Amino acid sequence: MVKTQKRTLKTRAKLLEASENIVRSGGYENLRVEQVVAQAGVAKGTFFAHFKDKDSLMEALIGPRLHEFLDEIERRNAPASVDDLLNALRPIIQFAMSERYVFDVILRHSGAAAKAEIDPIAGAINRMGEVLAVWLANAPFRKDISPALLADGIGAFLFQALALHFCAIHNAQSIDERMRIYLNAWLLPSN
Amino acid sequence: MVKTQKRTLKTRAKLLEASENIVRSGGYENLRVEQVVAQAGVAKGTFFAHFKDKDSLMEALIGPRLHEFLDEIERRNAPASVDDLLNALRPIIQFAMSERYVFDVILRHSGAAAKAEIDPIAGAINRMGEVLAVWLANAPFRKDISPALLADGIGAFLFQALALHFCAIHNAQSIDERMRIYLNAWLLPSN
DNA sequence: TCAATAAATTGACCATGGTCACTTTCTTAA
DNA sequence: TTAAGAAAGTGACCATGGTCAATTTATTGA
Repeated sequence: MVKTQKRTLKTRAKLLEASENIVRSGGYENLRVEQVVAQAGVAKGTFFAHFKDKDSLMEALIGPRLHEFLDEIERRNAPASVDDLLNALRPIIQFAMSERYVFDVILRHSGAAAKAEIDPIAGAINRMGEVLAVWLANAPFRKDISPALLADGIGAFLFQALALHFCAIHNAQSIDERMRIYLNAWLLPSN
Repeated sequence: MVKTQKRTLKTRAKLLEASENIVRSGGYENLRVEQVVAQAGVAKGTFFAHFKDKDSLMEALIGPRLHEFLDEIERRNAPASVDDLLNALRPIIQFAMSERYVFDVILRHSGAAAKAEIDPIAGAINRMGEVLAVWLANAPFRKDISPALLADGIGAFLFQALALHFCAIHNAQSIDERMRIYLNAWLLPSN
């Protein structure tokens, strides 16, 4: 067993930097592995020695973004209302909405949440559950179910609203309005 | 403008039949376009004259299956309980669970539900909303929100439960048990 | 300092979905 | 019946993600 060479870290950094540049100019959707390795000045094989596949690079790019949003949420006080909650979630919603491809990547990984090898996106979604659960314990919402279950539901409705956002007809209704309806029904049932 | 030639229908039928054979023996995941055209005895270009892309073939294969399940649900009486509802949904759940790839395809199209050009999967998901809505109007569940919204939520939790199914850790809990918890909380809040 | 070994890198090559200019087959109107 | 035009079909070719045997570079123990 030999320690990781600093060369490795350098190469990985080059790959990530090139990727970020490409995303900055053309979005996630238009990133090509060939372009990344060209800009990073390494061979294609090197890319796949650092990332299992292209999706794995996406994890490394998108995961940290999601974690930043969660950091921000964690700093807030418990939400006092559905609108308050919605405001807190808005950065995540905006980001996931920014490109269909981004939403697809997040979706693809959401199922992997909590699998053995934690990838950054799955980890973020998992963490969202935890952050929200802690947070909801002190919120003025229904108390007949656990905060963890409340959080699960919020996640489910978030994906639902985003999925419906990316379609023509349903688009008439804004994602914001849709989320408000979902969350009111989920968090404040008046049965 | 000239009417569709019967040759066209024949070719499409050959492509679908070959596809179904391949799926039968190796599952959806292992279907290759090259194999389909080889078995159907047509050129590759012909495939893409009939189907926009591979995903579009998947729509044509998976969509009808979903519609069959919905036909069956439609024939049932309104559910008398969450378990009853769950029993009705089970064939869909089983099918969506059968292969990760199948779930991915459905997921990918769910966002397209109700878009202008109705594809069979999106159409099915849309129809699921309608079928459930009609159905839920006569069910003994909460009445503070519309049947359509109830149905939306069921869809959201269905995807959530399926997504979590495809991961190692959460797998301990069966999708059935998970759905029961979700549906109880959604349909019968006791706040 | 020098093998020996392990880690990192390379790039030719492959797999597979998708395109398109060209050919073949069909339909229609006179 | 036939010529013109439209629809259907063809297969060589491309784009892009991914593999792997061979090579280079680093580390380690003597």
